Parts: sequence; structure tokens; C-alpha cells
Amino acid sequence: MATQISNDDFVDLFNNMAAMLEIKGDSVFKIRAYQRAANTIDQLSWSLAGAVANGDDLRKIPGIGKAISEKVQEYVATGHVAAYDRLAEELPPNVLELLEVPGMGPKTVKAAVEELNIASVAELEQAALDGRLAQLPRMGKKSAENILRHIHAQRMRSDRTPLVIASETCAAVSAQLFDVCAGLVSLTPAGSLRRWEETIGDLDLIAISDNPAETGPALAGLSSVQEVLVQGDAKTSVVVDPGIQIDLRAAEPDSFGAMLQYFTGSQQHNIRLRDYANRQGLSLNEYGITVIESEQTERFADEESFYARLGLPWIAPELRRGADELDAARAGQLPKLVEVSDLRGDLHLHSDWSDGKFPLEEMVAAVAAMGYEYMALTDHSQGLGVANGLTPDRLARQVEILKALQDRYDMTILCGSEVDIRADGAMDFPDDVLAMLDWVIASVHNAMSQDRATMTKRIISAMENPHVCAIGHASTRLLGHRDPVDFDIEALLQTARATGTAMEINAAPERLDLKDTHAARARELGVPLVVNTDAHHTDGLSNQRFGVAVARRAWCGPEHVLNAYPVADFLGWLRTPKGQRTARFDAMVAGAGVGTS
DNA sequence: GCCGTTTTCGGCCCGACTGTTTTCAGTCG
Repeated sequence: MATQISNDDFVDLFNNMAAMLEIKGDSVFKIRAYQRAANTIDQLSWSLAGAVANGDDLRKIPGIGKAISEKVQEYVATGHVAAYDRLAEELPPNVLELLEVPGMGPKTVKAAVEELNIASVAELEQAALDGRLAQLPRMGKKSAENILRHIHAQRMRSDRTPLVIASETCAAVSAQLFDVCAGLVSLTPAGSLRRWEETIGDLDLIAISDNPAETGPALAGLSSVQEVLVQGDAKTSVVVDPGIQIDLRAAEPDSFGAMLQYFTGSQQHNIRLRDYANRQGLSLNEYGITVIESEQTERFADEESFYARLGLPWIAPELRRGADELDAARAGQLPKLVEVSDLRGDLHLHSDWSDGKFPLEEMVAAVAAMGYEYMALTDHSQGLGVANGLTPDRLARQVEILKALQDRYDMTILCGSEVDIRADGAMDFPDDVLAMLDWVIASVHNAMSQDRATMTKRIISAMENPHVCAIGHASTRLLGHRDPVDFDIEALLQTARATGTAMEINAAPERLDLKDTHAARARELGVPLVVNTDAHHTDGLSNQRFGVAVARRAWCGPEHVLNAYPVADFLGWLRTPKGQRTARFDAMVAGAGVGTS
């Protein structure tokens, strides 16, 4: 096959197979095996198709055995998987969209397809309206009404919420709940928000209250609530204003650790953790750990003691993805992850000289107030007209002003630029202009639909420029708005390694670019990562937490992040000729000169 | 379909809630 099959393609393949097997009523364990394989592949930092091309043994990957390994190879070799094609032939073409409707599980979809010949959401809607849906086994008037309501609600809102929106909604709803619940002691976010996923499905909240009975009804009664989905003794689910579902669970203080662990997930992490516990004769649920033989349940006030009872160190939520974090925990090989407080500089910042909102002096003052040791101001280059990019003359003037400002600060102020990588791979400033800068970050801002080979070559050209220190937001994606460009990430990262170019993790919450798996690959290859906010206003400086979360999900410690090093170490790297920076960085990682000053 | 510090066969996470039932199946996370 000439065309590259992406890991996402395999993820879709096996998730779809799992869904179709569910509808057919196949073994839940077979279904779970396909789902686990998809989950694992989704987190690989390297190309599965590439591994096939190398002749690697895929069965070394946890959750991939003989059958799935053969299907991967078949897909790579032929572009098809016969088992998938057979399943697809047995079911209506759009059957999977039926499963997407809340309330439509595999059993109901199967019945709707077989007994009512329903083959699309539109036909499902019709069947709900004319009463046929209600006549299926274990369906009724109310169930059909709920399905109809969900179909309409689904059309109104997108499926997942960007992390930052979910985070803001969480804060707002929490504040409202504290206002109306006198007995509320604490509200803790769990789920995908606590794991810092790029996008959030539902918001999960755990409440501890002196008056537990009041919390659920209070949530259901908030003015921002559009709909109450579930209301029981232990659990309340609602949909709030921007169309976000919130699940609230009440916890007892002495079993809070078990509840937090259970509700943080991920689902695959919990499945694997419970399997691990079962082998020790223990059973886990949200209330505690039960010794199966004696049926005695132990309670845990915090997660540390919960994991410790299983003989494991506490595992950071960002790592709980059901991949290899449990094996690493058992082996005592969990990484010490980078933290926000480890950052010592911000190397991608804009002022109102280009498209920022604040004067240069105010941005510098705001960065200094963050307590950083160093920063780089990086306004856009001339080619980005819409962003008021700087001409070489304006850039020269800005450099003078920054150098004058330096006298007022202990913080090291670097004169930089975010230089456009033109469509043909040329830099938007000539080398003599780049040479007067301390820090050059090169980014793609146009011609984003170039084909894979062209885009890859274009970014590689920038890396090969001796003045380019780092590549900014490499994929240019905007979550929910713009797809990433097509590039060969492995080729890019190999070139970054070969040329001594750092790769940015852009912390702007709509970007998160590099994404976690790409950042993980950079770490594996020894490519320096830089966590930058790309702040266009002073408020944006606090977005570093989103970028740090990406680095953490990529299993990065502070030693993998260039701007977590003390200023002397960072400048030592920067003043090293570019061709020798990789060796220099290797020595920095090995010496782990981080966190010592 | 995957897997093994008992196992290459016989297991495989666990509970809340709803709506349909007349004791519980289906869905969800």
C-alpha cells in the first residue's frame, strides 16, 4: 500500500468492529478486546503501519494478540479487513450512528434494525414519532419519548467540549452549588477533566457534604440547568447551559479516595486495575476495596492509600489511560512528571506590535510577575499581514526597546520572533535579520492544505535553518475548528533530533499542539520540548497549565522540557551551535540539572 | 479476542438508575 494508514484509522476500525459485534450480540469479552486494542493503539507514540513495515512483532503490544495482529497486517497489506467487511455487509450502512443516540444501546439497535428495518437516525426518529419504536420489547412510550428528545438534543450540540470550556463551566457550576448548599464541604472534579484530556465528554463532580441529601436536588434546581437526566439517591445527572452534561456523585469523607479513583477513570484504567486487584483476591468499587474471601470492605479517605492497598504507588490522573501505566507502577518506574511550578520561562509571547492586545512593556511586566527567570517576545514576522507582522525595520526597533527594558529586570529578556514558514519552506526573514535575534520560533500560518510530502518538507526546511530554535504549534490545529495539517510526524521529529531543533507544546487551550502522543515521541527521541503559552494578552500567561498537562500525558519530567531548566542551563543550550545542541541536551537530560537552583 | 508469580483453558470490572416489568434487562460511565 502506498498510502499510509494512520493509527486513527486502526482505532476507528477496531472501535467500529466492537460496536458492530455489540449489535450482533457477540461475546462481551471479544468486544472488550477490540475496544482495548483501539484504546492502546490510540496512545501509541509511533506509527502502527510503520511498525508493520519494519516487521515488528505486534503481539508485544498489550491487548494485541494473534487475531488482531493479523487484521492489522491485512489492513496494511490490502487496505481492507475481511472480517470488518463481512460485519459491515450484515448490518445496515448507517447502523453505527444509531448507537450514538443516548439511550440506544446495542440491544435496542439490534431490535430496531431487525424488527423495524431502521437504518438511520432519521428513520429512528420517524419510528419514535409514529409509535413503532415504543412497541419493541422492553421499550415503551416513555423510552421512545426519551430517544426522540435525545435525537433533537444531539443535533443542537457537538459531542465533546474543549477542556478550557469544561473547566470554566465546572468552576461556575461549583460556585453556584456552594451558594445554595449550606452543608457542602467540597466539590472535586474527576473524570476526563481531572485527566486533562483535550476534550471532555461529561463533567464529573464528587461532593462531600454535611447534608448529602440536599446536593443532588440543588444541582437539578440550578438556573443554568437545561435538563435533568438522572436523579437518584447516589447520583444526579443534568445538562447545563452550554450543553454540557454534569454527573454528580455524593461521597462519604472516609471513602472519598475510592470514589475519586473510581470516578476519575479512565474506564480502561479501571478495568485493568480491577483485573489486577482480582488476581490478589480483592474487588474494587467506588466505596472501597473488598477482600473477596472475607467479604470485608476497607474504606480509603484518599487515593494514595487506595493505590497503596493494592501495592501500587499513586498514579497521576494524566497517566490513567489503561495503557502501560499499571506495569510501570508495579515496576516502580512511574516518571516524576513536570509541574507548572517547574517552568522557568515562556518563549512564545505577542505584544500589540503584532496581533497581541497589550503593549510590549506590559507583557514583559506581566511575565516578570509570573516569577519567571527568562522570556522571549516573539511577535509575528512581516508575511503575516493580518497579524500586523513586523518588517525588519520594526523588528530592529523592537529589539532596541527590549534591550533597554532589560536593565529594569532580573529576568532575562530574549529578543525573538515567531517567523512564518512560507509555503515553499523559506523563512519569512532573511538570515541576516534572523541573526540579530536571540530566539526564533518558526511556524506555519498559511497554505495548510498542502499534501503530506510538501508540508513535511516545508517544516524540515525550517528546521534546517541554523537560526531556527524551535517549531511552533506544528500541526496548526484548532480543536473543534481546524484539522491538523498532514505531515509525517516521525520524519519531523527525527529531523528535529538531527538538527538540534526544539519542538513547542503550544499551551493555548484551543491548540494543545504538539498533542500528547507526538510529545511522547519527541521525548523518546530526545528532542527538547518547550511549553509556551503563545499569550496574546496578559491573561493568556496562565494557560501554561494546559501545556504542562500535555507534557505530563506524554510522561515528561522537567528534564524533558527546555524551559524548565534554570536560565544558565537554558542559555548554555541556546548559545551552543545548533549542530551540537542535541548532544548538549542529551547531557542535560542525563545530568538532570533541573530543580536544583 | 486476550492472557497467565495457580492457568495454553477458563476466566474476563462494577454499580446506579430507568422504565419496563411482576423480578430485572438495558444503558451508562
